[in-house]
Amino acid sequence: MASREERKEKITRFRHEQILAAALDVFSRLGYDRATVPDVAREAGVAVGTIYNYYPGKRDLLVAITDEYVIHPFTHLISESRTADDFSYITGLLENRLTFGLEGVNRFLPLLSEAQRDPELRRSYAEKVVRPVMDIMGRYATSKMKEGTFRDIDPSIVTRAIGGMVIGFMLLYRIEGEESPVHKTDRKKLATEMAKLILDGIRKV
Amino acid sequence: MASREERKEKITRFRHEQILAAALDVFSRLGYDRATVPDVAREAGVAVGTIYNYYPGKRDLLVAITDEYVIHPFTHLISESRTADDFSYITGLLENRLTFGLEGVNRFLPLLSEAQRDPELRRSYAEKVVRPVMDIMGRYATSKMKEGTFRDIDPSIVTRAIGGMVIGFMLLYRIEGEESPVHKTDRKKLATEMAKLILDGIRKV
Amino acid sequence: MASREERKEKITRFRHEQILAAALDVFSRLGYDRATVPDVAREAGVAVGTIYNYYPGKRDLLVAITDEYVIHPFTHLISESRTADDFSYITGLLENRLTFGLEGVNRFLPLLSEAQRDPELRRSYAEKVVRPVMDIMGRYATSKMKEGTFRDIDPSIVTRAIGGMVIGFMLLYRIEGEESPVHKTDRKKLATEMAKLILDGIRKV
Amino acid sequence: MASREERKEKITRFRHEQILAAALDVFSRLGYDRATVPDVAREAGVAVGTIYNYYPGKRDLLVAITDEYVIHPFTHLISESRTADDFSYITGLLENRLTFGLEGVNRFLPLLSEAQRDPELRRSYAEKVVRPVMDIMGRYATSKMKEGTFRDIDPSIVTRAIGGMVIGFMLLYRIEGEESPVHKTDRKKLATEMAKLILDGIRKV
DNA sequence: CATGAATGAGACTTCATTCAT
DNA sequence: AATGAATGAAGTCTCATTCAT
Repeated sequence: MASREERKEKITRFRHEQILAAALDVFSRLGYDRATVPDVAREAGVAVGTIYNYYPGKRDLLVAITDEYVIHPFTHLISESRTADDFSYITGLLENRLTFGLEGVNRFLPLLSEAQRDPELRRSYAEKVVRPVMDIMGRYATSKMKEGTFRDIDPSIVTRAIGGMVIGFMLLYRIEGEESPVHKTDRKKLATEMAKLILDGIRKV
Repeated sequence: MASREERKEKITRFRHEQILAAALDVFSRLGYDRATVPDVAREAGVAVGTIYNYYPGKRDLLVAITDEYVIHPFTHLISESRTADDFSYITGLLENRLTFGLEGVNRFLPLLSEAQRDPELRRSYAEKVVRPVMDIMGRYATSKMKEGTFRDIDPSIVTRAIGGMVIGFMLLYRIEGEESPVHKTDRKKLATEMAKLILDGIRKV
Repeated sequence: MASREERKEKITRFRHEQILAAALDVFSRLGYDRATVPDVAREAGVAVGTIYNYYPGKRDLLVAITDEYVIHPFTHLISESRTADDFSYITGLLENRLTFGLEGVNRFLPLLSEAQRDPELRRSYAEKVVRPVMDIMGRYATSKMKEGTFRDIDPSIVTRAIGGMVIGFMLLYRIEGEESPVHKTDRKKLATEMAKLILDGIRKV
Repeated sequence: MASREERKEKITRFRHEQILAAALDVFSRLGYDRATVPDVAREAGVAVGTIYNYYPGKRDLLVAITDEYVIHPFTHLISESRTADDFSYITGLLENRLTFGLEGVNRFLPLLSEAQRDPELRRSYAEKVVRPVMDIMGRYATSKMKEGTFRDIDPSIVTRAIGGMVIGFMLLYRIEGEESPVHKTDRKKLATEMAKLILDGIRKV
C-alpha cells in the first residue's frame, strides 16, 4: 500500500514528467529560444512558478528533455542491440527507425538544431548518441565484411552516410511538408526502397 | 563612366552586401534568435541605425540571407545542370557538394534549422531549393532507369534518400565535431566512398 | 502539574521563540529584504507553512524581533535603572553596553538599519527605546549638574552625543571589521578610555 | 568651441550624473533592496532601458553612488586636510560635519546600512573612507599629545569614539525624527556643545 | 545617408503567501 | 498543528526598433 511518502514521490515524478512533456512540445513547436516559460506552463497546465519548483531554469528543461527523450531511449536501444544475421534486419530496423522518426520528426529534429548551438548539448549528443550508434553499426558492418557478405567500404564513413541518410531524409521530409511527393508514401515502402538502395545501390549490375 | 546615380547605386549595393555578409556570419555563429542587431552592426562595421536604412527589420535579414546565399546559388546551379552521362559525374558532384558543404556546414546548417521554425522560410526552401533539386535529380535518375543503367527504384524516394544522405552526413559531422573519426578524412575519399555506396550498395554481389 | 492546556501553550510559546530566534539570525545575516521566509523556516527547522501559523507575515517577524529582542530588554533595563552615585558607574555601564554591543553588533545593527526604512518601526524605536534611554540619562546628568559634579551642558545634546558615541563606535567597528586597530582591544580598555573621554575630554587642564 | 564629439561626451556625462543622482535619491528613500530600477528611471525622467545604457546593472548604481558621493568627496576632503592649530578648529570642523551630515543624513546613512551587507562595499568604506579619516584624526591627536595639549588617550580609540559620536548622533537624530528635542536646535549650538564635551568632558574639575 | 542614444515590451526568475492534505 | 507544493505578482535585464542630430 502506498504510504504518504510514496504517494508524494509519485506526484513529484508525475509533475516532472508533465512539465517535461509540455516543454518538449513547446520547444519543438516554437524552438527553444522563442518558447517562453509561460508557454510551457500553460501547456503543462501549471503556474509559471511551479516549473521552477521542479527545474532550476529554462535551460535545464532543455537538458532534461535531451536526457529523457533522446539519450535515455538511445541508451536503452543500444544496450538491447545485438547483431542480426539476415538482410531483413536492415529493412526492419530502417522501417522501425523511419516510422518512429517520421512520426517524431517534428519533435526531435528541433532538438537536434538546438544541440548545434549549445556546446554542452552538442557534446552530449556526440558522446551519448551519435558515437555509440555509429559504433554498433560499424561493428555490424565490419563483421559482415569479414564474413564476406559486405563490400569493403570504410565503416566510419558508410555508417555515417547511412545514419545521415535517415536523418537527412527526415529533415527534407519536414521541410517539404505536405507538398512532398513522399509525404503519403507508407513507411514500409519507404523502408524497403531505402534498404534496396543501401544494400545494392542504384546501378544495375 | 559612372554617373553620380550609378555611383550611388553601387554604394547602396555594397552596403547591402556588407550588412548581409555580416548577418550571415553572426546568425551562423549565434543562431538567429541569440544574435542581436548590434552584433550584426558591429560585425559589419556600421551603426545600428544604418542596418535599418537597408533592411526593414531583423527578420528581413534572415530572408535576404536565404535568398542571397541559398536560393540564388541553387537557382543558378539548377539552371546550369544538364544530364551528365558518365558515372564519374556523381562522384564529382558529390565531392563538390561535400567539399562545399563541409566547409560551409557551420554557415548553412544553422539556416536550415531556422527554416524549420519559420513557416514562410520553410516554404521558400521547399519550393525554391528542395523541390527543384529533387526534380533535377529525379529526371536524371529516371532517364538512367529508362536507359537501363539504373535499377528500378522510386525516384522521389531515392533522390530524397541521397540528398538527405549528404545533408545528414554533414549534420553528423557537425555534431561529432573534432572527435569524429571522419573529421580529418579528405573530401575526395569521403566522396568516393559515398559514391560507391550509392552506386553499388554495401552488399557484395 | 501541567494540564493539557498548559502543555499546549508551552509548545506554542516555544514555537514562537524558535521561529523568532531563527528570524533574528537570518535577518541579521542577510538583511530583512534579502532573507526569505524559506530561509527562516530552514533555520528554525520547521516548514514554511508553520511560520504562517505563528506569525501573519514576514514583516510581523521583524516587528516581533524588535519587540522581543530590543524593546523588551530595554524596557527591562530602563525599569531597573536607578541613579548611581559614583563615577565608576559610567565606566561599568559603558563596559557593559560595549561588551554586549560589540558582541551583538552583527545581530542588532542590521535591525537598526531596517528601522530607518520602516516608519512604524522607526516610531517604535524612537518612542520605546531612544527616548526613554535618553530621558534616564538626561535625568542623571541634570541631577549631577545641580549637585555641581557635572559641567553645565545641554542634557538633550550631551546624552545623544554619548549614546550616539556608543552606537557610532560599534558601527565603525563593524565596518572596519578585522582590520580595525581596535578589533582586538579588550572591552575593559575600550570602556575605560571612552569613559575618560566622556568625563574629562581630551584637553589637558 | 565644442565639437560634436565634445558635445556628445558632455551629454553622456550629464546622463550618468542625472541617473546617479536619481538612484541616490531613490535608494536613500526606499533602501537599495526595495528601490526598483523603474523607480530610478522615473525619478531620472528616463526609460528603464536607458539606465542600462549607462550602468550595467542595479548594483553598479550602488557602487557608483558610493564612489561618486562618498569616496570621492572624502578623498578630496582628506587631501585638503592640514593640521590646524587652535581649538576653534574642532568646533568649526564639527559644525561643518554636523551641518553637512544632518542635512544629508537621509541621503547617506542608508548607504552606510547598505555597506554593512555588501562585503565589497564594506571594504571600500573601510579602506577608502573610515581608515583614512581616522588616520588623519589620529595624527592630529598624537601631535597634540606630544605637544602636551591633549591628555594621553589611545588615539585609535579616541578617534573612533569621536567619529562614531558624530555618526551615532546623526543616526539617533534620524531615528527620533521631528520629535527629537534636538531637532530644532541650531547647528552652531550642537557643534559647540559637542566640542565642549569632547574637549573637557562632562565632569567639573 | 549615417549615427547611436532612447525607448519599452517582454523575457527569465524569485519569493511571500495560501491551502489541501 | 504541521506540511510543502502551487501560485502569480513583481523584479531585473535584454534588445528590436525609432528618430533627432
